[in-house]
Amino acid sequence: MSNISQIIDRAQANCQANGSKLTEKRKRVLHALLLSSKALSAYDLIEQLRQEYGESPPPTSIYRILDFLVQENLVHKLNLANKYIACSHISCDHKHEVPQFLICDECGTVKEVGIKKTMINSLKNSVEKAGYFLKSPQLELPCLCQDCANHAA
Amino acid sequence: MSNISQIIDRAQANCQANGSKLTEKRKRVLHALLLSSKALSAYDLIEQLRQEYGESPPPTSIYRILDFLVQENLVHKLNLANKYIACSHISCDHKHEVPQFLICDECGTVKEVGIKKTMINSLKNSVEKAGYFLKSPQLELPCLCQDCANHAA
DNA sequence: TGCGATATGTTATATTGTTTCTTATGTTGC
DNA sequence: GCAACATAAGAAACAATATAACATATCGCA
Repeated sequence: MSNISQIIDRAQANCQANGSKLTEKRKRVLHALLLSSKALSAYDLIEQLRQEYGESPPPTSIYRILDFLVQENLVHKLNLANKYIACSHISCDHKHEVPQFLICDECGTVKEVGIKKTMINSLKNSVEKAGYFLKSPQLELPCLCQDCANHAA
Repeated sequence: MSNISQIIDRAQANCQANGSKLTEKRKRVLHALLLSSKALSAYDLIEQLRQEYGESPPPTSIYRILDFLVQENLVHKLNLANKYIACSHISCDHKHEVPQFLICDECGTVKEVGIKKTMINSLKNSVEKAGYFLKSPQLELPCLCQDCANHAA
């Protein structure tokens, strides 16, 4: 597990390789996401940055920065919750599998996992049998994490 | 394919069997959803009802009614889009499989399909291997429908 | 009739997301 | 260095979505 500043360095290098730049503001957003075990909303991030740096970036900026980070594959958007998490493979060298997200409905923690390709394929087939086409095989699964499941029991 | 008023009669009977009531206002919402091939948001519904009956129910009421209809299993909530669709099996006699939704990203149409139980189970296993538990096996899959896929091509 | 439960309405407000326009910062070529 | 351009970020206003707190209506029934 790399530490956060290493991950950010790596992210910066990735951007450079793509001809884009990880500016200071963008770094701050990525940093906040890396620190969090939960997915954060745009307004969660505004609040985080306000606490951390004493100034509240306007929503417009946050949304733009998030779009950028998603484009650069540094951050994933969870459409189920309209929240964002840092990609957990920024500093991996290998190509990643399509990410799948397990979202705890109780506490909001998110786990990013890979799921067998055969599985995705058979899902894809089921969908196509119905006359549709999977646009993104990124699943977002409503779950309970171990802790919350235990507390509930 | 039953026609709409038959479906509504059936929905009413289902409610009665559960000791709840499908009131006039609730019927109107269900009716609007049954007429639509797309998922509708709460505010879409307000607009529909305004056009149809000349009065705009307040958001509070709509949200309450939608909660009720979801509870009674007459309507499904699509968390991916924060929209609602009528269940396509209201007037079936058999127990349904867990519904899976194919949502066209382009035009917003939604198809409700069943997916093989073995599939769901193997998904469930993958999730549990990661230490999480599937809360609801209701998947919402971002897709393209046939029409939109064709137009794009 | 009148009580209690359920359903709906009113008002206000909180939360989330977007549009339009402006300002800052940085890069490039001269 | 500096003019010209491109990219990034901020400001202000607003639009869209969702909820909270409280008031009223409607229905079944003792």
